[in-house]
Amino acid sequence: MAKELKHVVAMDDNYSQWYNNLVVKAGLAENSAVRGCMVIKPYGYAIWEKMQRALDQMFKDTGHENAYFPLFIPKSFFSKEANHVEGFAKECAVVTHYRLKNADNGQGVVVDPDAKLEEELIVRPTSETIIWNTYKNWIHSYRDLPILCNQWANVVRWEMRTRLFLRTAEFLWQEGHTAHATREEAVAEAEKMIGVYEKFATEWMALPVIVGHKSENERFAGAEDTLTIEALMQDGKALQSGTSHFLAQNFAKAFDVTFTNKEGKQEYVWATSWGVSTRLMGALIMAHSDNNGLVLPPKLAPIQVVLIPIYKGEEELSAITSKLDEIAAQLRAAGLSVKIDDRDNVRSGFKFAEYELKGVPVRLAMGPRDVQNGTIELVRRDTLEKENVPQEGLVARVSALMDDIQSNIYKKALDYRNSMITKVDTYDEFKKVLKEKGGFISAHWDGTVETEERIKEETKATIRCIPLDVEPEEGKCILTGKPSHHRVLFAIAY
RNA sequence: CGGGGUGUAGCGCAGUCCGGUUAGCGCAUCUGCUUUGGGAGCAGAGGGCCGCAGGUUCGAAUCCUGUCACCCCGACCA
Repeated sequence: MAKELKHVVAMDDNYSQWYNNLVVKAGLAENSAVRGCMVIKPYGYAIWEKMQRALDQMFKDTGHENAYFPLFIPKSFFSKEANHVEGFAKECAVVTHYRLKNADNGQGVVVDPDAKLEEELIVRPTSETIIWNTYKNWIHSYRDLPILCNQWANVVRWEMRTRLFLRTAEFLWQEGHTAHATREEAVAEAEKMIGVYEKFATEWMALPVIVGHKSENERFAGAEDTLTIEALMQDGKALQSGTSHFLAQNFAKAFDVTFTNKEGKQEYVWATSWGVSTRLMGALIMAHSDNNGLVLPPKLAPIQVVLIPIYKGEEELSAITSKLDEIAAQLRAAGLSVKIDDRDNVRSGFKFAEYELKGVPVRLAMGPRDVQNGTIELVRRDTLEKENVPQEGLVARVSALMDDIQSNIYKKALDYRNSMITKVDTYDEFKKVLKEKGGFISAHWDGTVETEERIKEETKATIRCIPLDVEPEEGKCILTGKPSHHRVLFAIAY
């Protein structure tokens, strides 16, 4: 086990400490001087950038364009959609003044009471209100529709308790906001985008997710329907990893956004919004990592292959590095991101441990023996299997290994996830599984808010989703015994 | 906002109960030598308003009062 992590906590010992420690030690992020806010370090940001790029391309492939809307939202905009305010009111940062002045006692600065804003500004916790206030001016006719915009931004939600990547006071995300002429088109858009998220999670993050509808309780404030992708972490807790909302005409009505249809009649516009955040980083870390550190899927790894020389003295070093340079050039030509670590102030063993901590998918080490034999040592991060392979054909081998690792860690996560879905038919069983095993629990529910809330109060478990592919099945609610027509998925969530 | 805890070197900590040499240890840093196929060894060096402000005392990291900050557990939440 990595020395950096050794004196701390193993995954099975205290999962959240293990997670926090890993994030810091692997150089992804750390807590900042500002309470609840996070500094994303270069290595962590490099992963986020890869995610951004892939997602952005997927949005463009589905016809979306990027735009940018203001950070500040006038307070009055907020109160226009009743459910929306209620959902966010308790966690908003509010700007009340626009100027500081020197303190009277000469010590530091104070807020200038004369510089009070007429109307307070809210730092966006999400942008529906400012965007729909803008869309009002953009939309007049059915010919102006649809509008398919996305913005990459930061938002602020003043959370009481925060955790690196999973919940921070400020976080980075993208939010798509679309406007449509018909209900059908908007519903289809919301479904399409949750599909994009599912594809991204599966293909890029190697993260299996369950797609489904949120229950009324868990729905986005102001939505008529919320679609979600739910992932399972290695401690058996669920993580909501992305959402796509069908907003019906709620925001159009709140901001009076209408258009003239082909028949010349005024109609309210239909809307969707959808987003994923830096929380995905948390999902990525928690889904695949082990006690040696991160395990990154090759598609998102900032460094895909690291080359390490093993040597005694200058002479060997120069012989080996020139060989490594050659190999690195070939790997780069094949489109791989490669790093040669020729630092001479740390030994090779230290480097091995360090790149395991950082989750680099493939490590190649070359020493004098290899130079002589025309071989190289190859270690894959996901299994830590070590083999000596010929230098000849190395590029093809490593390229193939990238795909192999990508699919292997997906399969591993999928097998685990599937083994953690348990069907139960009684409340006692439900509580027992929740306590002893965790994971998703598939159970019957009578469909009422009251039942869900009581289960939450008594067990902390919530309905994560009603899966899209749920099969009709007659049964009885585990709590009330009332009739139910299909199962839903419960879990304790982050 | 309730309950608990912690502030001592860049990081992690001991010392505080019971006041008393020059405030100590590990990691990291720097220098030198020896090492180098899984987190090197030895020798030496640098680095501190002991969170901050008062007070008690001949004497305070240690006792008292106040204050600030952070962490953990709850309620809230992508």
